[in-house]
This record gives sequence, structure tokens and C-alpha cells, in this order.
Amino acid sequence: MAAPKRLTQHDIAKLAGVSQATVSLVLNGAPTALARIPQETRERVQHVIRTTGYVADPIARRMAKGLNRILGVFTYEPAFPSAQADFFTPFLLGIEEEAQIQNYDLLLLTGAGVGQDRKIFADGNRLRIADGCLVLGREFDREELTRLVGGDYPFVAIGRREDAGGPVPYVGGDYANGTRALVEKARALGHSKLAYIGPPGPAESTADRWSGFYGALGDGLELVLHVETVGRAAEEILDALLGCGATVAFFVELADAVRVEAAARERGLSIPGDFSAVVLGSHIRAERSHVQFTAFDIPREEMGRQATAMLVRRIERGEPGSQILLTCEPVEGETLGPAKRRT
Amino acid sequence: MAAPKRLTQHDIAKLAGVSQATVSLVLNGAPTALARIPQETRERVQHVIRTTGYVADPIARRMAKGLNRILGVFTYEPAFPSAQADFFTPFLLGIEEEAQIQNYDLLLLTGAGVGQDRKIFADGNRLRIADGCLVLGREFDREELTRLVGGDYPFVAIGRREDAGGPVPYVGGDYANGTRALVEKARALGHSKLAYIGPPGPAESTADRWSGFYGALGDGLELVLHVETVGRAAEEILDALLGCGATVAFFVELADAVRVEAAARERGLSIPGDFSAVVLGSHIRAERSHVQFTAFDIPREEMGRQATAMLVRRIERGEPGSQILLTCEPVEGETLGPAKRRT
DNA sequence: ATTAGCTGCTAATGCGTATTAGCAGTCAAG
DNA sequence: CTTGACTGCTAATACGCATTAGCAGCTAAT
Repeated sequence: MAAPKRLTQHDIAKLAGVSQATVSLVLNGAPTALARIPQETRERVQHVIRTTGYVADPIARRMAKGLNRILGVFTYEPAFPSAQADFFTPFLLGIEEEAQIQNYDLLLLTGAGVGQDRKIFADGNRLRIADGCLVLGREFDREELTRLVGGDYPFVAIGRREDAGGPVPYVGGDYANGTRALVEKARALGHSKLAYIGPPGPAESTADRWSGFYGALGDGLELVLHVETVGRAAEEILDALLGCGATVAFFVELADAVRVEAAARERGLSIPGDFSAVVLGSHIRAERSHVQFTAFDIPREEMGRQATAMLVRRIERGEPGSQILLTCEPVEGETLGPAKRRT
Repeated sequence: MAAPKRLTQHDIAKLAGVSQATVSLVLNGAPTALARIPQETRERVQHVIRTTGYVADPIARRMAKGLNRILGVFTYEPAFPSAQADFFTPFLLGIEEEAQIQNYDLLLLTGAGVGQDRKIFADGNRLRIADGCLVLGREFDREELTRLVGGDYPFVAIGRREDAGGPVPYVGGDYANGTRALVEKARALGHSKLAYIGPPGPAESTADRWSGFYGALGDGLELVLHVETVGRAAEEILDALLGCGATVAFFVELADAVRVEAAARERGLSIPGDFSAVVLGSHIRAERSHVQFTAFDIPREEMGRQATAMLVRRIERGEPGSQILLTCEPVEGETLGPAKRRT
């Protein structure tokens, strides 16, 4: 394919009998400057541009201006691989939407690191291609986060993050209050012996659920079982549940809830007839399970949108970045019923 | 905070007590040039780079050298919005995987255009930030495609595309043969009166299905019903199906098949007991329907992978780009049975 | 003693654009 | 006739990097 050397403003200038600067001004000069170029000259230049099909090289343009209109998206796990797909997709949906509105492109930091070992500051870090970046992932590398906070590179995390040598700008879901609201609901339905299936930390997302849960205890509510490990055999969890007299179980992971529900059904137990179950969060694929669990909604798209908007503000106006927690509304579901008097 | 002034090679140079040129050479000089910089100096420079976390500005780099290690991804519809999410996600999965292997980052050309009106050449094609680009979408803008083919910018389409002022480089699925194979299967099971639910074009993807289908007719096979509009009321389609004596229906859209199956079941008809149904393609969310339709598999991830690999070859070695159709293997399913003698 | 070749660097330039400072010319007012 | 303001442009520079030409100092061979 014959690659005719790209036209430059210089070429246009020569053809129009003006200087390169004039071409640039005609193209996108400030109104004040434009006012000083007579209509006639402007038209001559425009005409040459039109007939040649010239388009300014965006690279050079950005080079001169200093801004790329590119937002980086760094994920601590590969963004698309099937298992994770449903975790990241809704965030990306919101991010893409807002980015488009703000007229930014998205750079997926893919090459960053192969396999497990993703590091923002990996060797040959390409982050700075973008004007700023969004960071997502279940668990962050604390050291990297500190470095980000300490640096002058604009970023926003998705999901609440503890201070790391300073406050971390983020948009997260208010899991603590989402959880608390569900506990209150259980209380209202007469439950008093609760089980909690999931770790109390260390990731912020799980820590927040736990603190919301734990903070709502007392005053008639009692934690009678805490299974800290995720992915435990369903039978085992079920036995423990029945053994300790809990009337409602709070699950951090939907997967656990699904498995326990299945095990219960196999034994002829019903939910919420025999005991109630609550999932602390919403999961895209929840629909696939025939059971609609009582849970709270995580406004993932909105988180993506707001985080993107905040990042753009940081980039364009130098705003400092703040910390936003979005409300997680309860989802009715069908697995939380009145407490059953156990015999 | 106004200008978080990024580090430049100049800064590094000063810190290491060398010149900017030396820094650049240490970073990526040709072996011949590198040989002339003693180990000691190189280490000094590297050390400064590491401790400061300096990264070369890719825009400037691209400006100077012309390459970026960035692949653009242009989608004719927003990449993530829920309805489409399942359409693009598997492609992106393959693309991301291969890009990572080849050590490229992905730039989602998001800002390109808002809403329906996505255009590659919309604003002074920011496309060129990337070294090359992948184009995906159900339907392409033919004019833009022609411009791409005519230009010297490397790109690869995902999905077969007709010539547009020249052959279009693509990696697609062989829908025609995938369809043909399913028709043959139906023939082997004694079917002779076929129905086709879906348009014959104009998009290549639907045209290929139709041509594969139509080409397999004759020799005992007869098209007794062709419903060209997608999304027609299920009842209506069902009536037509029953009325014309078709023993098997080929659906272009899974959604139609699902709705017709549901309508049939409601009337006490069974598939494939009363008539068979075949879907021309695979759909991620197929699992959600309780019925496993007989269909063919679209190797979306593999398409993404191979398209990415081809693009990289075009970029790095200037290869001309070719046209690849990947085999779409049949999916057994449970909706294609022996033809039933209609009374 | 001159030349040739090597080592270890640096100065200079180009990439294509945006932007600013300022020049030469005209015109009107003082 | 000088001053100032305005018009219509252009020269020059910056942006951050890659790359090439080449300089200064040294050694070894002729």
C-alpha cells in the first residue's frame, strides 16, 4: 500500500501561501486571535484543508497541549476473563458511559503485568500514558496505594479504601449501612440468633460488611455462629447453622448462600420456612439461581460513573478528590422471613 | 495544585549526572549504541529511574518514533452497556489476552462519538494514538470502512466484511458452513420442510447464515416459511410454523427461539417432539434459558485472539493482513430431533 | 610522530502542533 | 509629523523523546 506521507500544517501552509502558524490559528485559534485573520485568508486556508482532506495529527496535538484525554483503567485482575467478567463489567459500563460524555478514551492497562502479579508500578509502567487513572480490584496492594497517594498523579479508586499515607480518593458502596439495614430488618422480623458466613477482613469490602453487622448486634441480637472461611463445604455450614440454633444466616458470598440453600433443600428444609438467609451484596448472575435472595444492591454502574467524573475533575480542574459512599438499597428477595421458633 | 509536572528524561539526566540523550540510550538504545555505555553509568541511570518511578511519555515517544505499543479498539456500539455486554465481552476477553501476551495495552475508543452516532473518523481521528486498531460491531459504516482500507493505518475487523474498495482484513466466524452443517444434520434426521426465522441480510453476519442455509436447500429440502423480521410476536411465528407444515425452524436470533419455545410449551407442544428448532449461533446467556438449543458455536474469544495477533503482525512487520474464517462447530443441544410426520 | 580506532559520552536536530511575542504596514488622532 | 492603536500576519519556541553526527581523550599500530 502506497503510504503517501501524511500532510502536515506546513504543507497546507505552503499551498495556501501562509505560515504554519496561521493554519493552526485558522484551525483552532482563540477567538481573539481569529479575529485578526480576515475572512478571505481563513477561507483560502479552509479550502486547501478541505480539498486535501488534511487532519491534524492528534499525537502532535496532544504533545503540544499536554493533555491526552485518556483515562487509564487499572484492574488488579484481568478485566475480562470469564470468572471476573461479571465483577468488572458493570463498573466498566458506568465508566465507559461517563468517559464518553466527558469525551475521554479509556486505556485498559493490560500489558501491565502478566498473570497474578499485576503491579501498577511494574517495570516499564505505562500508567502515565493516561491523564489520570481509575483503579479497581477486590484487594489493593497497600504499598502501591501509598505511593499513588503520595504522588501527584491523579487517580480515583473504586471501592472504599483505608488511608494509605493519606486519604484515598474513592467512590465506594456503603456496605456497612447496607448490612446494618438488613440486620435491622431481621430484628424486626423477630430474629435474635444470627449467623455470619464470611471473613471479617482484611479487604475493606469485607471489613465494612462485618463492621456494619457487628455494630448492629446487641440489644437482643446475638451472633451464635461465625464461619470465617469462604468456600467451606455446604453440608458443614448447614450442620453448624442448625446446630447452633441460628434463625438467620448472613452470607458475604452469594456462592456460599446458593450452595447452602441447595443443601438445605435436599434435606427437605425450606428457606425462609426453616431459617432465613441474607446475602450481603448483589451479584450480576444472581438471576441464574432460581432463588431470589434477600440482599442489598451495589450500585456498580453509578460507582463507575461517579468515579470517572471525579477523576476528570481532578485532572481538569485540579480538584483534590474526595471520598464518596453510595447508598446500597435493600433488595426484597424471598429468603428473609419471620423467625421460626426452634424446638 | 496546577501542573503536577511529570518527570522527564531531562530530570533523570540531571539527577544521574548525564545528558538526556544518555538516558534515552540506556532506556532503549540499539545494542550497538548500548555497548558504548559502560555498565557503571547504565546502573547509575537505571537506579535513578527506579527510585523516581520515571516512565517515558508515550505520546512523545510515539511522536519521535511512531510507535506506542497501544492497540485501539473501536466498537460501533458502546462496549459495555448491558444489552450489548454479552456481545462484546467474549471478544474483548480474547483481545485482552492476546494483547497482554504481545505486551500491548488497549485503548477503548470511547469518546469517539456519543450515542448512536459513532464514527471512527469523527473528531480528528484520535484513532492514531494507537499503533493500529481493531474494529468490531454488528454493522459497519461502509464509507468509513472504505476509507480505512484505502488508508495506511493498520486495522483488522472482527467478523467477515465484504470488500470495501479493496479486501478487508478480518477474522470472522464461518457462519455459512456452520449453518450448512446444521441443515445437513436436519436432513439426516428426515426433515424436508424447513422454516427460516431471520433476515437474509444486509449485515454480513446474517447474509452468511442465509447463504449457507439457502445453498443447502434442494435435493429434498424445501423452504416452506421465511419470517424475515426479527422480534415478531412469538404467537404469530408459531402459528405460521404450524400452518405451513414445517418440521424444523432455523432461528437467527436466540431470543426469537426462546420466545417461540415458550409459546409452544404453553400450548402443550414439545420441542423436538412436535417440531425441531435450531439456533444459528451461540449466545453467552444461552445458559439462562433452561432449554439447551441445538446451534453452532461462535469462537468469539479465538476470533479476538487471532485478530489481535494479525493486527500486531501488520504493525510490527508490515504484513498485509489476511482474511480468516474460523470454523463454527455444531452444538448438540436438545432441540433437534427426528422429523415428525405431520398429520 | 602520525594515524587509526576505540571509548564514553553530548549537542543538535526532528517529529507536528499550539501559542506567544512581535514585526511591518496602515490609519487616525493630536 | 509624531504617536498610538490596530491589522494581518510570521518567527520562534515548547512539548518529550529518539537518533545521528561527532567531539575529546586515550591506546596501539605504523
